[in-house]
Amino acid sequence: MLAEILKKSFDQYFTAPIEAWEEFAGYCEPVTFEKDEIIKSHNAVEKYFYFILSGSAGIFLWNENNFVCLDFAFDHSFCCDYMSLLLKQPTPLQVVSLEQSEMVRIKSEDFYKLGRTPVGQIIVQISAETSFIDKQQQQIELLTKTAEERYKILLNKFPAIYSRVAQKHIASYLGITPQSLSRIRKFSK
Amino acid sequence: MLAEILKKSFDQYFTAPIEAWEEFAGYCEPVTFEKDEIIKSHNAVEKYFYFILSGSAGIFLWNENNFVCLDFAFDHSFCCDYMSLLLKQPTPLQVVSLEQSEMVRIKSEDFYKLGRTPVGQIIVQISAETSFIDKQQQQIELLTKTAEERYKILLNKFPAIYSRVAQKHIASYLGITPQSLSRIRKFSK
DNA sequence: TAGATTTTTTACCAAATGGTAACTTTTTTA
DNA sequence: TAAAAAAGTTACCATTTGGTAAAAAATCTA
Repeated sequence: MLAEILKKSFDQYFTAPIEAWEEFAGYCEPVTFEKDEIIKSHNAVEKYFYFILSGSAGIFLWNENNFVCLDFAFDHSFCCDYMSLLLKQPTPLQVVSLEQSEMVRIKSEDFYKLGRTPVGQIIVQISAETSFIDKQQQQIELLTKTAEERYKILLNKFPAIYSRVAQKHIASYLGITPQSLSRIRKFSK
Repeated sequence: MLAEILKKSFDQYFTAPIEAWEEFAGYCEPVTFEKDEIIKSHNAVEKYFYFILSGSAGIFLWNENNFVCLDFAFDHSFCCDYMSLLLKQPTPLQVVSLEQSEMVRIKSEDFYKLGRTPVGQIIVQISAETSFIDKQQQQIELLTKTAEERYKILLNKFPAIYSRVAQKHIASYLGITPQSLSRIRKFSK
């Protein structure tokens, strides 16, 4: 059942055999979070790799008295401090639930273990690859688009984001202050 | 010999057994480029994965009448349009040599093949993971640092970059115009 | 549900960066 | 090596975004 949800969630991006998802699902443990819970603290090591069944989360960096959002994760996507998981080291990144959320998670050791099995390895490999591609796309937007353009791109990518996530988080993700986002929204109709 | 250079170049970041590097090296073909040669065209599919023995290259995006540099690659590092290599699709990215360069390269099919061998898989896996981490670091700098701070960070990371790479490329990498970089350099001592 | 807290909006001015253009310097090419 | 082309610098003003502050709106909490 969970394996099928996983497979369906990612089939549009890549095809891993159902056996791979079954193996992944076999390691999964369900977990729920209220809104604004710290799922992984800054200066801690990431112990889990999450899949969001419902709800959402943000990856934040603490920077000069406020949080900067590096990424949003919504229903049916993976989520964790991936850098910390990979390096097995503490990072300044914090993972926070943005809504009441239902997730499943697998222990980091099990995630590594999965990467060493022929059938599970594709999931681990592809998650690294798609994470890179997503990050490069974010870099391209930061380098070549204005804040207003980036705001419209984000709305287009996640149409419901405005009703689900605080604007101050969206502003930090866009690389601007909440005041600037408010101004952009005002003139951007 | 090449396997040893490869191993030494990456030992500080991760340890793949010498057998993995020998397998990698076994696929390698030497190739040289003059300055400003197009190594991989935009709208083309990446056919190779490169390792730079000497020289340098940039990954560029064509955007509104000029090139934006997404990344620099110098001696003893990998280099290619990784997104295109992974997706096996054309991208708007272009790889260009920035100096006369000596490289080795392996065919994309051989890179995929390497990823399916137990010993070579670690190289493919780690290259995806470090690419993600590097990109996330770039995102953090774009979101939380001023152009002047990013310029100093870049100089610190690649002290020789100023003498090896055109300032217009550095400016585009920092997300500013060449005029702004010139101004920053003037007041930044 | 009232009060407290947080978030969002608005306004003002300051600072950073962009765009255009002219000039200087460096590099390339004939 | 001289001319041409490209890159870098400087100056000017315009535009975007930041910082501060205060008010309005929304949310949380007792």
